[in-house]
This record gives sequence, C-alpha cells and structure tokens, in this order.
Amino acid sequence: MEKREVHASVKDESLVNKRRNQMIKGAVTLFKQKGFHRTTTREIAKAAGFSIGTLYEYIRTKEDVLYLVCDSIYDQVRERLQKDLDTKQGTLESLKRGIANYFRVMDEMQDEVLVMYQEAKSLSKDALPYVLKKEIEMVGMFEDVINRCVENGELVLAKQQVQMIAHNIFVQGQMWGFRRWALQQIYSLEEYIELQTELLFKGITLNERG
Amino acid sequence: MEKREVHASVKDESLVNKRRNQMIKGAVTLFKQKGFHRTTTREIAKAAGFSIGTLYEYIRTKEDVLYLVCDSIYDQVRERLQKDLDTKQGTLESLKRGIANYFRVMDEMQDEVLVMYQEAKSLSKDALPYVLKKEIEMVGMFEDVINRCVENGELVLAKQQVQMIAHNIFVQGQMWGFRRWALQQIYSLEEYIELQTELLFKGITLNERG
Amino acid sequence: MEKREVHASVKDESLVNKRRNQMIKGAVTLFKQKGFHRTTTREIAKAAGFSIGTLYEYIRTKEDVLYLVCDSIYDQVRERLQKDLDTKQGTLESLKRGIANYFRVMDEMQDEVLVMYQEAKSLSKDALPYVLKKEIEMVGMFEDVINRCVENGELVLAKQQVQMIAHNIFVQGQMWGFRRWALQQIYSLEEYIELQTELLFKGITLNERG
Amino acid sequence: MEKREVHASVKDESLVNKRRNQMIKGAVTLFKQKGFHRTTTREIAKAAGFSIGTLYEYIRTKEDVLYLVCDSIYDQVRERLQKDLDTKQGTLESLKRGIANYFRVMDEMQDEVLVMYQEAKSLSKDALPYVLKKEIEMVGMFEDVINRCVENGELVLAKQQVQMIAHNIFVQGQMWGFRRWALQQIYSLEEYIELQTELLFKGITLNERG
DNA sequence: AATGAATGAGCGTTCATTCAT
DNA sequence: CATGAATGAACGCTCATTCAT
Repeated sequence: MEKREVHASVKDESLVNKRRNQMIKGAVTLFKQKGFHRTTTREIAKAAGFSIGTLYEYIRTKEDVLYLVCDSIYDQVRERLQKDLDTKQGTLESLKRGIANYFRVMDEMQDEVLVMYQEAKSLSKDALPYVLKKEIEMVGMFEDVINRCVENGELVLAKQQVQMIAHNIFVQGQMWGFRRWALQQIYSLEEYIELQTELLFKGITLNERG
Repeated sequence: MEKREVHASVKDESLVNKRRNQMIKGAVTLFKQKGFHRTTTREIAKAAGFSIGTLYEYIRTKEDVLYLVCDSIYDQVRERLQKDLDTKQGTLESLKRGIANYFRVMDEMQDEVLVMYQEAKSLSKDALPYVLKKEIEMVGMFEDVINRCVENGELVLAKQQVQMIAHNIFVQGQMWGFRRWALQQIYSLEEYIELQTELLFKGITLNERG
Repeated sequence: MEKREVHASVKDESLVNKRRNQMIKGAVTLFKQKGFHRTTTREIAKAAGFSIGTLYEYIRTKEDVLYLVCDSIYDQVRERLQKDLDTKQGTLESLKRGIANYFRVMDEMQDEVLVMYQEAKSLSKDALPYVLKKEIEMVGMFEDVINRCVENGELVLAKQQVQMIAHNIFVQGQMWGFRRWALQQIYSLEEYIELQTELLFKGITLNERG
Repeated sequence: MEKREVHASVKDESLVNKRRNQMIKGAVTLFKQKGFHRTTTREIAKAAGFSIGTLYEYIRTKEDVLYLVCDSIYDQVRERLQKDLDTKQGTLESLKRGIANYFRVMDEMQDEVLVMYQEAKSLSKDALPYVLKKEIEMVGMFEDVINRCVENGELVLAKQQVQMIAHNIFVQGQMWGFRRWALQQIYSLEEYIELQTELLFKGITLNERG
C-alpha cells in the first residue's frame, strides 16, 4: 500500500511532476475559496495555467485532483513535523517543543489543513485507505516521541494512554484552525500553545495538591 | 438573531413540521452516505416519502434542507445535554458525569454529528452565523459548569483556562465520532470516557509527584 | 361562431360571472406587469381573491384566463366605440369626431390593449378565429361610418380605399399605445389626434396646390 | 451604447458567428411557430444542429438567443433599407420609391418582423434600450428622406408632421405583415403599396377639390 | 504534448393541474 | 362550492469528460 498512483497520459515524468504541482497549487487556492464541489475542472486548469485538455493529460478524473491535493498537503505537514521530531531525544522538554512546533505548523498551514479535512470525505472509497494511513502515520510520530519519554522514565503511561495523548495533541492542532472563529479571537497562537501544554501536562486539578 | 426561518408554501404548521421531520430523517441518511453535494433533491424527496414537487412546498432551496438538518441535530444534541447539565451543582463529580454524558450522547449521535460538521461548511454565508451561534452556546454550557466549580472553590482556573477546557471537552466528544476508524478500535466508549477524564483532570505528569 | 364557451364546473351562472370578473380584473393587472407567460395561475387566483382550487372551478386551463381577458377587453373597447359611432350620420364632421373618440378610448385603455395584442398570440389555434372575428368587426365599424360618408356624397372612395382607410385609422389608434415610448414624448394626445386627422384628410402634398 | 455584447465561451470569432447564425436561423423558425416562451433551449439547439451543451458555449441565457434574433433581424432590415434610401436625392419620386421598397422588404421579411415585434417584449429591461434604439434609427431614416424633400421645397411640413409621417409609414409597413389575415386577402402587395402611397400623398378629401 | 469545441447526462427548480377533504 | 396539499413533467442551465486537430 504505497502511494496510490494517479494515471497520466504524458510519459515524461518530470513534466508530469511540474504540471501536477501547478495544478495542486491552483487547486488549493480554489478549494480554499469555494470547496471542491463548487470548483470546476476548467477553473482548476485555468488556475494551473493550462487548458482543460491538458489538465486531463495528467489526471483521469476530477477526484484525482483532490487526491493529489490531499496527498501533497499531507506530505508538506509530515515533512515539517519529521524535520523537528526526528531529532527529539525523548525528554519532556523536547516533547513540549515538538508540540509547540506542531501547533505552529498547523497555524501556518491552517487553510490547507482545513481544505484537506473538509474535502477528503469526497474521495472515493478506494482513495480513503491511503489517507487514513497518513493520518495514522502522523499520530504515530507523536506516539513515538511520547514512548521515548516513557522508555526514558520521564513519563509513566500505559500504551492506551500514550495513544490517547497522541490523538489529543493531534486534534488540538487541527482545532486551532477549525475553530479559529472562536479560539483565535480569545488567544494568540503562543497563548494557545502555552495553555494547551500546561493543561496537557498538569491537568485541571493540579492546583488542589500544589 | 433567533432561528432563521425557512419558508414553506404550506400553511398548516403541524403538517409543515411533520413533513420536515420526514425530510430531515431522509436527508440525514443520504448525507451520511454521499454527502450533501452528491445527494440530489429528488433523492431527498424520495427518501422523505413524497414527490419532488412536495419537497419544494416545504423549502425554497436545496440548502434549506441542509440548514434544517443542522438545526435539528443541534437541537437534539443541546436538548440532551441541557437535560443533564442544568441540574449540575458545580462539583467535580457532577462535571465528570456531565462529560461522560456528553461523550455518550456523541456516541449515540455520531452519524448525525459527522454529517453536520462535514456539511455545515456548504451553508451559505447567511446561514452560517446561526450555526456558529449554536456552537458557541454548546461550548458555553460546559463553560458554565466549570465556572460553577471555580466559584465553589473546587477548581482554581483563569477565565482563559476555563474556555480552553470547555473547547477541549467539546472537541474530544466530536473526536470520538470523527476518528472512530482509529479510536473505536482501541477503546470501548467507557474506556475512552475514563481515559479522557483522567487525562483532563490529572494531566500526564501527575505521576512525577505521585 | 358565437362566443367561444369556457367551461365552468360551477352551475350558478351569476356566480360564474362574478368570479370571472374578479379573475379578469386580477389577471389584467398581472399581465400588464409581467405578461401572460410569466404570470402563474396561483398569482391569478390570489389577485382574484380566491384559492387556486376555486380558480379551476371556473376555467379549464390557464389559457382560458387569457381568452376571457382578451374577450373582455374587446367587449369594453367595442362597447365604447359603438356608443359613439352608432349615432353618426355619415358626415365628415362626425367621422372626425369618431376618430378622435377612438383615439381617446385607445389612450385610456392602452394598457389593456397592449396586453391583448401582445398576448393574444399565445391563444391556441381554436381561440384565434374568435379573436380575429372581433378585430374584423371593429374595423368594420369604421368602414360603415366611412361608407355612409360615401353614400352621402361627402367622400368619393372606392371600396378598397375605404377598407384601407379603416385599417389605417384602426392601426393608428393602437400605435398611440404601442409606440408610446416615442409618440407620447413628442405629442400630447390632442396634438396626435389633430395631426393624424389632418394627414388623413389632406395628405402631405395638399399644400402644393393650396 | 453600441451593440450589447453576448458572451461566448468559444474564442474563435468566425466560429462564433457561424454557430450563432445557425442558432438564429433555427430560433426564428421555432419562434415563428410557437413563440419564444413555448420554445425550449433544447429545441433551439436541435434546430441549430448542435447539442444543448454547445448552445450554451455561445450564449449565456435563453434570452440571449432572443436578443441575437432581434438584433439580426433589425440589421437585415436596416441594411436593406439603407442600401436604397442612402442614394435618395430628396425628391417626391424618390420618397415614393423608398416607401415602396420598404413595403417590399417588409413583405419579404414578414415572418421575421412578426417574430421580432411579438417577442421583443420578453427581452429583459437591459436589452430593451438597444432594441428601441434601432427602432428610432429606422424611423429616423424615413425622417431624413422626408426632411430632404422639405429642404428641397418639394414638401412643406412642420417638424412634428415629418415625425408623424415617418412613424405612419413605418407602422404601415409592419401592418402588412401583422394584419396579413385581412390585408393580404384584399390586396396584392403592389395594390397595397399604391393605395397607401396615394392616401399618404393625397389624403381622402383631395378628390373633392380635384 | 497541447488545445478547446463538443457532448449530454444530470441537476435544482417551477408550476399547471388534480382531487380528497 | 371552496380549499390547498400533492404531483411530476418539463424547464433552463452546468460541467466533467472526450477527441479531432
């Protein structure tokens, strides 16, 4: 189950990549504005800088564009996370920095992430597994970091707890973009990071014993 | 800004309610399967048990159906929450029970909630405020309960923290449905409730001091 | 070939007349504003002051309404002309007064006349003869008056000329309403009457010999 | 206020012209038979020899077809008039020949003219001015010719009279087509021309003094 | 490889007409 | 006699996709 292949009539692979990047860039802009369903293939072609005929030399169906877009966004997010998390040594401090970094990435890419999650449901049944796989991979990255803290003895957590925490962190990152109409009016990004980190680590009844 | 009125040609109000309930029921089923955009008005009419002409006696546009669906789901969720939360006296114990109850409601209504959140973005600009308002109301219900705990001295939290916690709880409830492909394979609902509650109250570094 | 009968389910003839007059009055107003095709039967019923169901107790199809409207307008026009022309003794002076009277009637009823002529073409093939018959009748009224002038020796005209003149007068009356966007900005009604009468009687080269 | 542009998706201008001519030809035939409102876009496309999708590559709305039809008919009529009237030197003889020519044009194009005048009222408020402008232009052509006769001293007429006469001539041309059910059963075209010309120039009471 | 004209299934919506009450 | 809820054929229009050039 490696990447799902999207068929292109054109053979020259570097041209295919070039054209698809044009296409994705145009499509993201459009999906951001009007969503996948309200965007026409003509608009995508135009935004990409070529004709509708050419568009169809590089994809087979409109849905392929959506898949390519989602795939590309995932890759960007993961790349930015990996760069940071890979070097983490498994200390609480590095976990905190990892979370902060993730939240910042989600802040910068909130439009893309929104697009991805709102439209991914329009992917056909056979594209879904590839998307879920990426999702699992990304949650897995947090799990790994947390697990290293457990191994190091910095944290004492059951496996189930580790997974739960990874999901929570992951969702709280998305939340920043999805609930921006509420959250971003109350908190700055840095306040959000600090508050969420504190709650995560200390919980709400710490003070009782503090 | 009370409820946005959806125009019906039919005058008999109880008939309007009856027909709209049929419509909403059918629409939810369809939206669940194929989403709002891929569902046709004819399918909605058929699922509701009447003709396309009759459908349009009770709404003005296809979007009205979506609004009616979202509105109805919100009302159901809120009603079930209110019944429980209203009687809370502001103790930690009652907050915990409130959270558990909310998670159970979200479990039972996960299909509806999924539909609502995935399709609400297709609402036109003038219906959106009404939906956001409900969202704020519901988060507000949790805020109130937490605030009562603060007033009672059971918790010591800043206003910003209260809001953050309310949002977190709210989102974790949705998460159960949205990420069911992952979460519901690892946890039972009761495990999920217990784990999330524990994490919320104790945080992940409690052990350090335990 | 007397009046074409429009079927009514209701038996009470005076009620039928009453309801149809309500209907015609409402319909003319609506047709004036939006034309026959853009007016719905529901609107007609509402303007008439009763329900759509009741409307259909007094007509069989929407086209019946149009026929009734045209018929009614013809009758009104003819009645007003007849009142005046019947008494004409066949003098040039009376012909002139007859023309002036006709133009004034066409001025007062210009909306109705416009509706009639613009929409009559929507009448089905079997209603057309009745309409043409009325048209012929009305032109015939002018023919009669002119013929009386010829009989009296006031005018010397061939039969073909008489018919031509009758048609010209008739059309010039309609013209006042149909070309109002041009004519009514240049002339007052009385100027129009005077100019047309003068041209009719004297022609444009009279002056050469005058 | 030059020609109102009708949007076409297709870029190739000569193709646009070709397709639109097909479209207009088909539409005139249909409008003649059943009027604008009773003609469907699919019928227009079919009559034009292409699919509904293609039709909409060359227009934006059904009304565009009507505008294109009216515009095209006007252009044809005007072109044929202009060819004749432009060379008129301002003599009575040339005015008579101009009228005769106009009546002959209206005879040949009576179907088109009928369509145009019966359906033009269905044009939206923003297309109407363009149509009225053409109407004024065409009446203006007769005014010019008559004015030249006045300047040459061949006729002695006030400005108001000139306008009236131009309108009368214009309407009598249309009359030949509109009232064909009556006129064309009494007169041949040439008789009609002769009779109308005579009446116009001599009036009905000339004989009294002749 | 690139183009863009052509296609037609399918959509949301309307509205004349019917008929049970 | 009057009502108005129900119907569904039919409409104007869109847009993903194809294919000749």
